[in-house]
Amino acid sequence: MTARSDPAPLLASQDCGDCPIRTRAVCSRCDGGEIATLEAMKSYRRFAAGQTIVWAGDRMDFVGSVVQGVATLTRNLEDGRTQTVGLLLPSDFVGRPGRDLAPFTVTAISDVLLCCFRRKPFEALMLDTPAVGQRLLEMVLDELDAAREWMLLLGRKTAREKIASLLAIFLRRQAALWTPDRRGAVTGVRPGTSFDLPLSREAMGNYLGLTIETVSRQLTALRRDGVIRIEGTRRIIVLDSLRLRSEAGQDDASAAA
Amino acid sequence: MTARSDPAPLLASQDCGDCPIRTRAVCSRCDGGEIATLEAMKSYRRFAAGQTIVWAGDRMDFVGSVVQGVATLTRNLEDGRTQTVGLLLPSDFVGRPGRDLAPFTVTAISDVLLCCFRRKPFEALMLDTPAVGQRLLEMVLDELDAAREWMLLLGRKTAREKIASLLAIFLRRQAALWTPDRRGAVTGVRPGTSFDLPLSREAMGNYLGLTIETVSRQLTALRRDGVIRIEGTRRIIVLDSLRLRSEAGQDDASAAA
DNA sequence: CGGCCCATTGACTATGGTCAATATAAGTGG
DNA sequence: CCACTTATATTGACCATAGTCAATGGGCCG
Repeated sequence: MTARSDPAPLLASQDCGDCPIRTRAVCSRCDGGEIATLEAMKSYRRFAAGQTIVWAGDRMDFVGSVVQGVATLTRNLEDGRTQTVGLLLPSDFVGRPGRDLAPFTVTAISDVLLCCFRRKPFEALMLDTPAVGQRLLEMVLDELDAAREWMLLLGRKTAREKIASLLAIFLRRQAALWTPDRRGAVTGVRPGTSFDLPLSREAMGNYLGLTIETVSRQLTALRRDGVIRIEGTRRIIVLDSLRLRSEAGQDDASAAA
Repeated sequence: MTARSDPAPLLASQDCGDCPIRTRAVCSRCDGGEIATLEAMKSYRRFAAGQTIVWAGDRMDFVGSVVQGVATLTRNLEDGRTQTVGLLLPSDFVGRPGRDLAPFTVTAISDVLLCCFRRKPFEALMLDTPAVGQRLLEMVLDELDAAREWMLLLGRKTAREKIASLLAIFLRRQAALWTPDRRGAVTGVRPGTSFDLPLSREAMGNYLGLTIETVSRQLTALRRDGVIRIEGTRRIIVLDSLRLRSEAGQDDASAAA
């Protein structure tokens, strides 16, 4: 929670044409003219790892897209228990048109760069730029499905299944970054079989509804059982990805697919 | 799970003007002309309590609104563990434009009446009827917030807090049905202090991530402690609604508000 | 009346939480 | 650069909460 010196992320160019999330963010359906309008409205905001971007219950007068970095959406009980209800990755949308109080706390867990719009003008723009609303609907529907999928994990999976599920998700995300033609280009570990955890043990616990001790013990157990190897505290090498996925407790819809 | 004889719900009129969910459903923003278009496309489908409306993973070629009755959205693990990820109440939207496989199983838990549209024509209509997409976005954003709120319950609340939270929600919903001028019109129990559970113990357990035994025990405990009274198996009389809400484990955003 | 379904209750167990000690990184300042 | 402080992670011992298994009770329908 210690806010470190200064946020690092920088963009080589502030031109929307060069934007790394141009094809997936809320603006991805916009044509040239629409992008020009957005470009005139946008402003970048940077947050250092550990910084809170918005507090649950606070007034929120902007919306925006995560350009770089990772943030968490969390909610707390009065006595301090914390549940992470979502991860915000590059291209994810922050904030809610049509509501001025933030329902969840948003915290940067790595240095984060946001592409922001003041909320009121953005809401006005949505009315005559259907491309934005359409894309946002699509994104929100995906997030809703993901949230509900996560409810299955929180409500019904064991600690070991929760950990395996989380690792499987990071593994899949990592694998997706490897395009086929680059396979085999690294030495030692096969590509798509290792990754760095973007979350601390505490953050993992908050996301999975577990304590840090249980997170630690289950990681150790998966290591002892030969499913993974752990280097330092953040690097995970998956030795048996098939096993990992079966340990995650397949739901039957995915199994059928 | 036994499908009973025949679905009961009937509408006095099939005219959209008389529709009980006209002001809250996905069509609520539509003007006369748009409603006429929808009216030409719609068809009603009825489901008896216990019937499955769609199976997770199945192709889904329609979307629609719940007009009457209650349905659950659920997801299963291979070994049969079940998690309910949402309740569908009148005016809620079923199905997802732009996706043809249903991610969750939808089951009628009372007799249900759906106002349906074939998916493809509905998707086409959304493109030139912004009112529908705008309203749908608003509804989906609300559902996303509700799902995330539920994640806090599933991940971090104790069994007692889970039960108290569920009862508090039903109580609030019930209280909302009482308009101020009708207060005091019933005898015995004060209005807004009692309600019928729309869910069986099993369905409650599936929604809260608990077993039916734990649900039963916690209800008994709340009764013993004088927070509620239970009549038969479905009727709950809340004796101390303040206590009930505090037992639910307030989250700090709500506490602040 | 008998059977079935649903709910309740009890006894026992197991999973994961709590508390505490130790280890390991990772900053901080002399 | 090293001692010191502070965060973060691991491990152990113990305990509490909720799950499992099983028996019993109650309502409803044929």
